[in-house]
Amino acid sequence: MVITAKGRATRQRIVEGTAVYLRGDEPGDVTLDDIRAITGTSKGQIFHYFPGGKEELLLAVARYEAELVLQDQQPHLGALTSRAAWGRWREAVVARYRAQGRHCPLGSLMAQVGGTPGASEVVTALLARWQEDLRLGIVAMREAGLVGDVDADRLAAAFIAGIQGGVQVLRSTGSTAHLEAVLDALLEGFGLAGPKIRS
Amino acid sequence: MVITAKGRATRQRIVEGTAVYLRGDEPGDVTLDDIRAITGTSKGQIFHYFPGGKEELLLAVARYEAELVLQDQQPHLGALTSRAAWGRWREAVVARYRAQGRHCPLGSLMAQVGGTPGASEVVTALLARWQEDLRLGIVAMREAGLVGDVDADRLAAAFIAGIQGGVQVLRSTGSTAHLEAVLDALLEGFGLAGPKIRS
DNA sequence: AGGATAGTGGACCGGACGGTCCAGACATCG
DNA sequence: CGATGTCTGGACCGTCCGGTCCACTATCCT
Repeated sequence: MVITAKGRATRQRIVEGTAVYLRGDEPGDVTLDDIRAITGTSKGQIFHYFPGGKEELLLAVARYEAELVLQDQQPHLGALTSRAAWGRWREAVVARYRAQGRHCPLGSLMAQVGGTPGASEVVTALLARWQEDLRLGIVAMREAGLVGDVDADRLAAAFIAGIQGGVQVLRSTGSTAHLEAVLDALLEGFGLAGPKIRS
Repeated sequence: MVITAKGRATRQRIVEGTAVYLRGDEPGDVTLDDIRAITGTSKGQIFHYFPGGKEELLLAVARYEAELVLQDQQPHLGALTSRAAWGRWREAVVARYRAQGRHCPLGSLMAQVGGTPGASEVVTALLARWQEDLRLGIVAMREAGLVGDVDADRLAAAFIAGIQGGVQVLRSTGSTAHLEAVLDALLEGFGLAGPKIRS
């Protein structure tokens, strides 16, 4: 089976259309008929491009969304070499999730596809890359003498956990307060930003 | 409709049986037939005690599980008045979630019932109580002069976010490393425990 | 005892939804 | 201009599952 340009375009339309739908207000569980309607395709096409069916399709969408998560934090995430840069990154993260609101595309994706093999790998891989970028930033700060001697990997892991939790609370409460609190607490606790928790 | 002792027992059996099932290895989505089989009941009984059907039942189970989350942290959570107490609490939290493993009962409950009215209120209420207990602990430490002048509510919120995220990462990776990292980072960053991140 | 009310069992229904299948349109190339 | 393979549409199927309904049984009260 050779995929032509037209075919690739259709496949892409399916993935992106599904992603857009999942970012919408009332997604709940997506059905193949939903996807068919949104993307202007047919069952035939869906199974043509995703022989594994719904599961394979949603996994593809999850990978697509995971990529966006990291992209949305650039260029800040890639150059965490000063206190100011950490501050801008913090703002970018909060802004991204505030804009996203209660609804987390990757979250509902995982809710639907969570148990299947390969599902948690997608998010694990995302978090690993994210954590590594943070770790590099912490190391850079340490080498520049801007912060003390910390376990960069563990601190990066703490940031990852904090962000995940902040976003999860956001999904329930609709407020970014927790996300901001944990980011500020970690930044401040380790000299990556000025005092906001301590008075 | 008056509920007799026998009725109450049956209702309780349904809730607890469902909770046990959800704590098991391969829950995925529960069906009413699953619940029927596990709890040795019939559809008639389920709808007798939960006229709202599956949704109402799962919400009841969620409330039941939420209660357990707080209970499992006692007596530590109620008396966070010394560095040692914070340390013991940290251990209790990590132990609880390590024992729970990849599987989070409340998590899969929310995955199934997430969109329905009242669902996020259950977890919001849980987190609010949790955060309040932490806040009281921080205030106690501050008043005892054991920590500096911090915004107790924001720091408590940071803990909540961190724990939630740590648990979520645990669900994907099976490791408590992130949970421990964020707890240690926050404890250490604000003088609630000795250095583990800084060296 | 006997009627009323609570509790129980399970057959049954209807809709939703993932997946199959095949016929026809379209493109590409000898 | 056929032939071969890709792309597209949608009818159709089987299953799963939440929910309804009703007959039957235990329990309680007077």
